[in-house]
Amino acid sequence: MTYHHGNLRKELLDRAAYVIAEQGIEALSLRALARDLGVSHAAPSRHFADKAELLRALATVGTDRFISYVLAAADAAGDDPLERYAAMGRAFIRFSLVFPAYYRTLTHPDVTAHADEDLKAASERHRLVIHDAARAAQAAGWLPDEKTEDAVLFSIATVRGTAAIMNDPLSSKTEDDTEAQIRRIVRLIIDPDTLNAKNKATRSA
Amino acid sequence: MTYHHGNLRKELLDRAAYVIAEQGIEALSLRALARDLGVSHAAPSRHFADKAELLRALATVGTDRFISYVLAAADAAGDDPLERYAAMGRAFIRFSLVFPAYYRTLTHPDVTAHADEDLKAASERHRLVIHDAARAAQAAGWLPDEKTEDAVLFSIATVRGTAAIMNDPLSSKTEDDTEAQIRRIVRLIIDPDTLNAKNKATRSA
DNA sequence: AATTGAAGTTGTCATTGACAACATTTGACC
DNA sequence: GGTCAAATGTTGTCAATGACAACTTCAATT
Repeated sequence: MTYHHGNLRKELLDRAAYVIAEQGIEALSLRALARDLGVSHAAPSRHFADKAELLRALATVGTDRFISYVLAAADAAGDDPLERYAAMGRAFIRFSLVFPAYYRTLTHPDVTAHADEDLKAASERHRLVIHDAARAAQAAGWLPDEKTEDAVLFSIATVRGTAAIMNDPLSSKTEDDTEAQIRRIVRLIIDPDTLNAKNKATRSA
Repeated sequence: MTYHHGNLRKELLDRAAYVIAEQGIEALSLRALARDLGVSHAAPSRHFADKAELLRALATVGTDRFISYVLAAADAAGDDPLERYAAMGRAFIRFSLVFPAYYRTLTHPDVTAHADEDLKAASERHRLVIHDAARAAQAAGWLPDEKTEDAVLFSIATVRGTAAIMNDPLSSKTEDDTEAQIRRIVRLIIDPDTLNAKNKATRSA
């Protein structure tokens, strides 16, 4: 038994993400995690002061992945600011389905209620990415009459709520074509009808 | 020491709601609940098979309160279907702030993932209330071109996401005038542009 | 009055998170 | 190369918790 595992912190985070995705965040136990990695029950405490700190670390990692995922979707959508913003909205929702562990962690009361500096910083980075894209979209005609703050809150609320519904067995109608549903909802945010004639023409072209 | 408490089930639910509102849902413990009510540690098991069942019962009660709260707001808004729907949206968001315990319970993974028949039935009642109001709003001109299912998903997602953000210390900007913020967001769902003559003309053209 | 089932009690167990005290490894410094 | 301090892992222990079993009391029906 190697005394030094060498990479325990990262492996704990990875294994935790796996367990949460497979069995839900309620099933996560530090001791079980330690057992899974063949390490003593107190080993995790060397890397995370308590369980909440592990969850916060996971949320921080998740936020950065979130940012990468959303930015990649924007870049894949091309240069048009409205198309980019719509693509980011779709990616936002999709993220919760692709990485359920991060989604669960990011919406866990223990995490959001007691964020540490790392998580707050990551969260701020995330906020900036969305705001910048929203500003560009507004300049291109999206909800041009609205305060940017309200427009951002509105769109984030919608995609976040959609993600919540789709991750909620009670509400989700388990639509066969989830992706099409996502597109339709995001279309209602970036509503072509609220755009000026120029954009309308561009879209119907 | 009265052997028969007489009203334990209801008192457990009330106390649980109080504790969740005060200290968060993670702090809820069956044994502490029993202590608070001056009852033995196993007494709750006579009324709830396990902790999750108590949470589900709380969610069921909460759903019914939710329905009452939202319907009352609609009735206070008068007869116009669009005004009623907007009022329901605002009430939807406000509910999460007024009854945090129910909100937490209704979004708890343990509850949504393992709903029992009672909760499913309550959830279905809730769905019907929203759908009926949405249908009426559509008939009155709200997103008239959209499939009702999509229009409902869109509006529920937005109010639900707004509630999530406002209950999330990481995201909420702790706006001084929450109520005004709620109104502005709901206005973006029930877009005034879809109401005024100019846009109506554009749409029907 | 007897009985029966609902409701509450005591006792116990395994699991868990947290903590303390100890052991080993690593790497920096001489 | 040797020494030492810090990082990392280990064993041992504790209190709290949820769950369960076995026993007790109460109330309602007959």
